[in-house]
Amino acid sequence: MMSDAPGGESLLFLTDEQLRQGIEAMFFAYRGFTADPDRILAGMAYGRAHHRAIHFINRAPGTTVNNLLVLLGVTKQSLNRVLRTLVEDGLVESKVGKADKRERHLYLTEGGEALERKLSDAQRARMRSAYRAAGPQAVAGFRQVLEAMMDGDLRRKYQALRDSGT
Amino acid sequence: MMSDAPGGESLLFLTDEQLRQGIEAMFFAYRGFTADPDRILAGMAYGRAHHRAIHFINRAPGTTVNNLLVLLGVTKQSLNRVLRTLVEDGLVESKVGKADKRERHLYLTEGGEALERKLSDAQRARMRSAYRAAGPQAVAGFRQVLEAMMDGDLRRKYQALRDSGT
DNA sequence: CAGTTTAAGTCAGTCTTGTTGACATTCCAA
DNA sequence: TTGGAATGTCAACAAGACTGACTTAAACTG
Repeated sequence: MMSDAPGGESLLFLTDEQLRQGIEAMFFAYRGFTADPDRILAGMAYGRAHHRAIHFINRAPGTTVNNLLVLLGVTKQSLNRVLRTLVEDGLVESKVGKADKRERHLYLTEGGEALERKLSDAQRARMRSAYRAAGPQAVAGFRQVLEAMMDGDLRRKYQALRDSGT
Repeated sequence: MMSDAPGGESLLFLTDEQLRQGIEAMFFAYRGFTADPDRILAGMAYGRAHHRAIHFINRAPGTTVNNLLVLLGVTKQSLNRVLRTLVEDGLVESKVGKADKRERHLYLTEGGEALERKLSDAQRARMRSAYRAAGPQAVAGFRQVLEAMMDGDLRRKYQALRDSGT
């Protein structure tokens, strides 16, 4: 059919057609990825933005507003709208920093943790079934490609978060 | 460290921690995935929705509005706004159906194809470098996990599109 | 200590992209 | 032939992102 790369190793996985399929797979998979939490949140007055905030506050309790908005990649005005409703509704607590009183440290309340669990249980269930269907070797490849797809500074943030995990 | 699954095969890749890392990898990678086209479109009066429409019209020339909105997973009203601007700007042509005059068949003009190429070149370049960095086996795993993550009907649409490709 | 920088929050306005609801046109089947 | 279903369009609205300008409080620095 087509010619292999010079050097012997097949580079067929780098054809434009393969890349296009990967792009479309990414598009459709992301829809599935967010579908369950979106469904849960649709009932409440919350959206995907609230989910993201709750997720990362849970991951890094005590994080500051500035940390969070850099991680999320949004402006403070955008994050603030979301955070304000979460604090008003008693899902997130905002504590003035001890060392630096300008900073606000963010924590989930019990209610916030309950919602976090509900959302992440649904998302993990889908992830688990996908992982199980594909098998450990496929999962390792999945993670490798995703990491290579990140921008440099995002990758660093991701890795820092990941390595703090366990 | 931790106990393996009963039956011998390690199921360590299914721990909540592994799943959580996968979820976050998906989040950060999707940001990278869309970053280049977003940057290109930011200058023009277009956004990600225009990119998606252009991408799939290019993939399936002559597709109807209804086909397209099912594929994209948005309402016809939402798609229509995007299509209207693309038609007005001469990037997309909308032809009344011959057999069924209710239908509109969509095609990229030369200008539309030029923009499509510009956007997909950028996105493919990132994809290619990620694929190359991870290697063919990782890419196969990546694709497997993504497919397993899709909802059933999305997976069917994706596969139909993929199999029509080459 | 005075002046500057930093962290956070607010107000106002805009843009993109999703949503519903109402409507016109066309097709098809009872 | 008439009434329903399908396709697409128009209008209005909401969520969530953005920029820009500003305030407050605290920290840092020369």
